[in-house]
Amino acid sequence: MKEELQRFEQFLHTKGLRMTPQRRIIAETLFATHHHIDAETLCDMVRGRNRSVSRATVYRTLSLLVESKLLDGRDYGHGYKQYEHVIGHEHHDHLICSVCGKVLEFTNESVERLQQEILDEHGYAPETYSLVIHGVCPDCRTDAPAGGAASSSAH
Amino acid sequence: MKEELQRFEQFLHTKGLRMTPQRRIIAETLFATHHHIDAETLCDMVRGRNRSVSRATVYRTLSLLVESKLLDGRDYGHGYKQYEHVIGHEHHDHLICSVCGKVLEFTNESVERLQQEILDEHGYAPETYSLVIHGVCPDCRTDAPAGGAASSSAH
DNA sequence: GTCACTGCAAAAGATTTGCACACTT
DNA sequence: AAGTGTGCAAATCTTTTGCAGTGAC
Repeated sequence: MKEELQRFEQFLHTKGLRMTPQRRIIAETLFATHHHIDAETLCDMVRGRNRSVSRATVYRTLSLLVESKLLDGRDYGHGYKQYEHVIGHEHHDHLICSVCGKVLEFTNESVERLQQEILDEHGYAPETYSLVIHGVCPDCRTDAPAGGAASSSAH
Repeated sequence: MKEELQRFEQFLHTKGLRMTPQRRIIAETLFATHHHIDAETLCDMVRGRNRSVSRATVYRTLSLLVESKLLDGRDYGHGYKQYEHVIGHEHHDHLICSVCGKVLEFTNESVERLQQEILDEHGYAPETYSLVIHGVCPDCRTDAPAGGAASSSAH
């Protein structure tokens, strides 16, 4: 997270912007959280540390972090964006339950390769690519109660 | 589209709801459109045919259609949902340009297989699954100006 | 002094909801 | 009559923006 902060500071510097206390608190809070987090929750956490940080600044800083490519924000279908930082996290993909909305991260080498192939095939640069699969998780399934591979890591 | 309308009517019937003129117009318009479409655009199209259909009804009907699984709505990062109908469309995936936001549909057999594997592996039912890849499209790339596979269907 | 940064409150944009009236059965 | 459906306008929710004051260089 030290690295992320430094990169952020560098990014700001490059753009002639400053690392302010507010921006630092927001970035620190974000980089210390290893889950998906939404702006509102982040806001609460940040304001728990320093009451004088406004919602507007949180949103503004989130934009900067996304722009700096240190953060990735996406709406997984809940009606608001969820953010996660990129560095220090192995690239992973998302499996989202259509019923309960739960977001499961997973890694799969074949997918990595395939994504690259597809991007190449269409002439796309792989910048910030990601993969999202929607399905119904074992807990929410009412049909065949999962084949057997499910029981192991099924939360 | 006849089939879709019938299924929708059946769905409504099952839930003790009615197929009203408004719902029919909305569904017809939707099923006749083979692109992604957002609520606002749909609204305009529908109101072009029948001025007395309100925005509220469009949204309410969209919810019903999604609930009936005839329609799929997702936010591809533009801040509003885009809808597409499911039946009669070969399953395809989405490649979204991080810069211009353009949504490109593509089909890839390996992906189909892999998605299934991943779903199985985690015990997820494949209901309404889909795959979304983010990258920078040939038109927006400023680095290597695309290998060559891009020029054909670009734009 | 100049220019970036902030909080506040208002605004914006997409979607939902309360309500009274209309239509179906 | 009972219950669903609708339009309208107001409300909601997330995110953005205008503005006036604050602070760094």
